[in-house]
Amino acid sequence: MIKIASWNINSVRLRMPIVERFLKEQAPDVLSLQEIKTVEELFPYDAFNALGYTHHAVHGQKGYHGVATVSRIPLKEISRHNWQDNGEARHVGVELLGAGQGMVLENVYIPAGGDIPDREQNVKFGQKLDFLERMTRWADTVDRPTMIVGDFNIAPLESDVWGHKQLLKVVSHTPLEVETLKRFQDAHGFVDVGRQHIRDPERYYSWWSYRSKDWRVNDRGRRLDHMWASPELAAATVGHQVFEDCRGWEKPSDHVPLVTEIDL
DNA sequence: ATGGCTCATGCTATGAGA
Repeated sequence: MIKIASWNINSVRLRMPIVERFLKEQAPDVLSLQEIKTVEELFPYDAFNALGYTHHAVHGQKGYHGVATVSRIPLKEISRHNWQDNGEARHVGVELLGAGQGMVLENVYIPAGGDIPDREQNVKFGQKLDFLERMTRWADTVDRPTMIVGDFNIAPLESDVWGHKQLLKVVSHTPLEVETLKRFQDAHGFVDVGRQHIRDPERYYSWWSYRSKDWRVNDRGRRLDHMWASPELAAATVGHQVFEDCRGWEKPSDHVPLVTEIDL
């Protein structure tokens, strides 16, 4: 059994107290983080080592973005895809050497895409779509059991957002983004493990804006974070949880962690 | 109610997030 977690942490250095609490309480074998917002030299390696997470693959950047995967089981970094095509640190891929016959874990932070859902008026929206197109070409070449996790910045289903009609023209839930994400999914046949276990139309969110006065009462959430897997790997998953309580912890991230358990 | 807040940088304001 292997337990894998994914969390957009919105500054790993500021968030170490709640990361440590989560690791102690849930004890995943592997944790993929997005938006670490630091260079590799300043990553808090010692704090992770002290909790037994002694294997690391860190792709950092000063101030923005950045991803890292830390693990209690051996891993080997195998890739840092430049899907943004401008050098931003938004991906790190590892092979988990201690997981059954071995599996690949891809950790990705897809760009948010700015405000206006039109690539003619908003360069960032075009970059987001282009990022997904590059991911799709990569997915077509995936030929071994792979899990891809992270902040996809797209909530594809109606039950993934607090208000479907209200958000149809809001970046993260536009039909164009949902279609583009679907092409990526179909290029390999990735299974949406979150929705395999928490079935549509059950409410499932992973992000709540900092601007809401009371995120739990207003509950204007979106499912921006995902854990997807190759069909054979998805068939071996035995559990999936979303830890909404972490949104209410001291100095929280605006995203909450997801966990998938796989019987390998 | 597309921003009501929160980050990093470090210019005690600005850009970015989604």
